[in-house]
Amino acid sequence: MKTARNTTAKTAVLEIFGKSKIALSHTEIYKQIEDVCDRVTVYRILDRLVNDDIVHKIVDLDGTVKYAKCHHHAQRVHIHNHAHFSCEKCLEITCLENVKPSYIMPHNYKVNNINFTLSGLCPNCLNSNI
Amino acid sequence: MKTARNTTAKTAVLEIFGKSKIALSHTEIYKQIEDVCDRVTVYRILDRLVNDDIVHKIVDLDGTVKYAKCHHHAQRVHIHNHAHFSCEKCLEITCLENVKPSYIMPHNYKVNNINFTLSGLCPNCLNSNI
DNA sequence: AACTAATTGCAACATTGTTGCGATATTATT
DNA sequence: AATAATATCGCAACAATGTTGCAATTAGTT
Repeated sequence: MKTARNTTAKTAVLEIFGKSKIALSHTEIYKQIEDVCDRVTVYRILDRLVNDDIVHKIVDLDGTVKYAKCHHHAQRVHIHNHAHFSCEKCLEITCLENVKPSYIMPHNYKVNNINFTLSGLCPNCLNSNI
Repeated sequence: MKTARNTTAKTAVLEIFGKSKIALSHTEIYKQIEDVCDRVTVYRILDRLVNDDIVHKIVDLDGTVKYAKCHHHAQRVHIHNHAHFSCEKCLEITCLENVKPSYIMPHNYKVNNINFTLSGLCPNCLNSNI
């Protein structure tokens, strides 16, 4: 089995996630640590973090890919089926950990995963719009 | 105002959509008509079709962008807030026109649009899996 | 300190999408 | 049917994002 290592680059990425309340793109992360490591390294670190369930990957309505830290509740198995909100104005993506959609599927489909993304105006931009 | 024209390329693209029950990517469409027109032309036609509400754009869980013909019900204004199903095996995306999620949002968010994509096994692949 | 394997940097490549501009083709007009 | 106006196209060039191979480096272990 593989034993993950704590490298400078990985620590730097995790620190960024720790500080951010919103989801970040590869580019946004890389910009903050371009003197620490290579562009490719950031891609690889993100891949590993997603694989290790430390970070989850979110695809925006536009197709923009972002990443956010997972919030593990207790020791339970972590499921990513919560909703995400994508603000049309500031372009920030926020996890709505408590919003879970209910829906009725046709027969004969086996649902393994869901992606529920809402877009519009976040509380911040809604206020500044008045 | 602009008056849309019926060009050979546009007709070819529309014909492909007519025949397909699933959502198609730019690449999939272009492969079928690469002797008819340029790659860029396909991009532009898709853009226009989306703008004219003839086709809608779907972003997969992976970030794959696909397009599918809109089904207009009566003369009503067309809304794209239906669900999409993305099969993990055959990678096909199907519109679930009748699946609409219900959910409760926190206050202070203004929701303009939603994207609800489910992934798993489609009826076809579910059967062939037994 | 030496060893092993995870991780990195670099260079090169692939895919997807965009833009500018002169040429072409469609539609409406005469 | 010929003409005019302009929507659309082809091409070339570029940009952004992501991937891969491989040799060099480095973290964690013995």
